[in-house]
Amino acid sequence: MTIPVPSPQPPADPARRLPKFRRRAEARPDEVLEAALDLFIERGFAATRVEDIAKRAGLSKGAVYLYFPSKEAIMEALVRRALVPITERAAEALRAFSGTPRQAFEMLAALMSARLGDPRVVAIPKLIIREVGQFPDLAGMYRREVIERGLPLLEELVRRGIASGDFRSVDPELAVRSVIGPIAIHLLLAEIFSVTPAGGIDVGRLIDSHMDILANGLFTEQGRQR
Amino acid sequence: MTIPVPSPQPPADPARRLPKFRRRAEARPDEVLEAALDLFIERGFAATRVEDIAKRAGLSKGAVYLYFPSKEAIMEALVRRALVPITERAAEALRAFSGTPRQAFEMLAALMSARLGDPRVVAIPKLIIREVGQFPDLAGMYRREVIERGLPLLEELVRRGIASGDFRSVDPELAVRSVIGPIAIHLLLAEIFSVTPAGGIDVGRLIDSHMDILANGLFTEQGRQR
Amino acid sequence: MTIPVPSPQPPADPARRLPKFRRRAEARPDEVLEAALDLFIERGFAATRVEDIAKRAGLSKGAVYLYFPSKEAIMEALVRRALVPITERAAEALRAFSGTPRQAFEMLAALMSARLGDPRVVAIPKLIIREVGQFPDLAGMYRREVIERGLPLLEELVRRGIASGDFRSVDPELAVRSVIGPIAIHLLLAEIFSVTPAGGIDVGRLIDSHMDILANGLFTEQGRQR
Amino acid sequence: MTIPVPSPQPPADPARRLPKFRRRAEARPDEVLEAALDLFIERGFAATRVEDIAKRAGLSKGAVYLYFPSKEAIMEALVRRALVPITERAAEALRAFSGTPRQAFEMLAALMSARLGDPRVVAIPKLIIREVGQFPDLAGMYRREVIERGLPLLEELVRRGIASGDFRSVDPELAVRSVIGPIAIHLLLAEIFSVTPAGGIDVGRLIDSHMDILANGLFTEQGRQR
DNA sequence: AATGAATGAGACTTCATTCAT
DNA sequence: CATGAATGAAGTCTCATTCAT
Repeated sequence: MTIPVPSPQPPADPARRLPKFRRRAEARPDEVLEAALDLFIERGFAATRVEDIAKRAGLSKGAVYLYFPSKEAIMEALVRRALVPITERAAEALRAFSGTPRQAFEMLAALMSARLGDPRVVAIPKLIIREVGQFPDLAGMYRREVIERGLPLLEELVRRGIASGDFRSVDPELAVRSVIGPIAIHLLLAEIFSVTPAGGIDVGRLIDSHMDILANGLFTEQGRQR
Repeated sequence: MTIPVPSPQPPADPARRLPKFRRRAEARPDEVLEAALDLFIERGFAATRVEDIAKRAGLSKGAVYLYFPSKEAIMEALVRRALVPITERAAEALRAFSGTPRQAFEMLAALMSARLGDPRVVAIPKLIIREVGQFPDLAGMYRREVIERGLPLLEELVRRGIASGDFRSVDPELAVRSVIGPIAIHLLLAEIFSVTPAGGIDVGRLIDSHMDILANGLFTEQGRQR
Repeated sequence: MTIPVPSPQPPADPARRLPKFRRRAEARPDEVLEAALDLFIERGFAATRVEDIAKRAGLSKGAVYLYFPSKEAIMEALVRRALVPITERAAEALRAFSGTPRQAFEMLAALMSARLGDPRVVAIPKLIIREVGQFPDLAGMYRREVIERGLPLLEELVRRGIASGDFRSVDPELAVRSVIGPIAIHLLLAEIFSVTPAGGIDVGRLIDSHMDILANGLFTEQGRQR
Repeated sequence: MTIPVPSPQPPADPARRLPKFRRRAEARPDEVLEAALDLFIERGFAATRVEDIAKRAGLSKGAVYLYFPSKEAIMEALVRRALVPITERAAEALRAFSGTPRQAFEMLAALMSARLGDPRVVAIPKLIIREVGQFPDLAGMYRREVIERGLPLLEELVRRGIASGDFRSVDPELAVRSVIGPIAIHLLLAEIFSVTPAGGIDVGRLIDSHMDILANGLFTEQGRQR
């Protein structure tokens, strides 16, 4: 009859008594990356000690180096691992989609809303934003893999909308910023500065409001006139 | 015949002679802050050495400690110094303003466009975004001084617009995000990931496009319908 | 008439079958020592990792510790193993020898020439020279077992030569240095600094030249006179 | 009026009480090199901690890095510093010399005897012999600067002696080994294995004995005959 | 006021050794 | 017997901070 250990430290496996050596790696690298992500986000890359990562991943300082040759390599692996899925899903979803531009927008918004709700997903760009100076490669990588793939996707959507007569004739590159900007700032305010609307960070509400404005404009006839 | 100002350092105070040879400068602390800002932006807080700051400010490592008790204190002073002016000007401008909401928006947009064109101004929030983890105080300070003053200003503007019948009846808190988000993301993409529209980071063009969308919506009648 | 040099490796035990396929080899410790010797010579004791030794010996890191309790123990075993044979053979050869001192010298020179041609033999003193600081015991052991046995052997030879009227009346201790010094420096220059005479490291030639000088002196009658 | 500094250790200046910061560098790098030389010789490069060097040089770990960028750099500086003088003096002395080859030998022997009496001079080649594996560059440097300059000097001397009829017709390259070998082995035995002749390491005596053998040979007429 | 030599805590990384499998 | 994942002590190097000059 053992007392359950509620802490994230070694999972109190009741069948084994204090296994000093845990054996079995396999999932280890990923555990390290998870731990590192947490800490990099929390304190930044430089202020995170390898030992902290190790401790949170439930292994020893030295063991981390069995999986990654350096602290920087952890950072890189972290970003690299998160790279593909992000855009890939949106691209697939969009490719498979057949509906009006408005519906496409709503679908994408819902998709992003879901994705961005996951703290571990937003964490990556947040981390990159933070450490661009130290890791220009990573910023470049993210730009190439995520941004420069994602933006054209949306631009193309705008172009198709214009062609189909659903959208007014706007500059697609700039319009895209009007579409995604509000969502981004909404998250930025919440994540970084803990500033949320009275109702909380409900991204769904923000998206509804934003789609409404995109559809109807902010201005009334009168406001537009004068 | 104007004297060329070769350095980005404090604009030559006309009241003081010997602008080049000034030993004994009571502007020293500011020079340190300028240097620190440059470097913090460039490499982040942790990766910037006090000696680098000193060198760029043109004095010795030890001298920095005559003005600031620690490296952290430099960071704090940096942010504190940048705090007041940002919102203050907007608030004043808005207070003194009497015109339609649309004109108010355009005026504010122009103002921000000018302000945000200055790299040393955008630098501060960028820096804070980066170092929140290390300096929660600063994030809090920035939130209180800048964000929680700035947002209500805009929200109030939206409310007044709704009251006057110029704006449709939207949620002011959320609408505000639709208003400022595109500008923010435009800058973020450019500053962090070097991603700019084909025409460059011309904030003016972005604002025009965005105001157009705010006024008329993105959708045509047809797009709105289906 | 050359002396056949069998093999420096442990003389193949004729009692054991399957000399190639032996898994489960009780020769394991020796394989470890061989591997260690290679690496210690190549990189020095400190810079050689136990894992490297294991890898070269064809077993796992952990297995090394089945045979030796520590890295230092490997070093010790290494030297100890090499200790006896070196002088022993020379002593035996000398004991069994009956000829003029000159012939004795030539015989010994041939013997040493053969022995020192084996890299694994020279390796030991080289290694000790390198690591005396770390392992004073080993240096002492080598001194007692090899040097303090070998030198007196040669000194005795000189003494006998003097007594028999074959050698001039010289200080045996110092004369011995004149006898072995050239061979030693020849090897040292070649092994450590890759400096060899135009004809290569042919130890035989060096010995011929050296014996000639020992016999006839370097100087001519004239050179001796003035 | 300078105060002579007798010891390399912190000069116990009674007039000053524990100056935590010693100020005044200038001689520091050399003090570090001296300390490092001692320790490298004593324990080898790898087993010497930078902190040990610092302590012996009378300063802090960090201060060492004010003068040398890495531990390896200390090793390099050490050898480099010792490089030039060694051969230079011999070359000069020889160039300025006009006498018989025998006198030249005696002069050189006296010179080397004096030089090699200084432990800090022998220390360098000893150190290199030890660490060749780790620092092939240094071995190469020593070879180029010292050995490949020194040996030809002696070879030339032998050639001149042969030409003048003072030396017998020997192979200069090999003869040179017969000349310097005994001195080298004498030092090696003493320094590394603490093996000295009954009379101690008196290099002078060794040289006398060796010159005698070089002049007259080891063998008597009888010994030569049979 | 200013300098920069000096300090020393602390971080990354390596590797001998252990031990569950 | 054998393996190799895991540990943790120890070493190199950095850099914020101090202080004699």
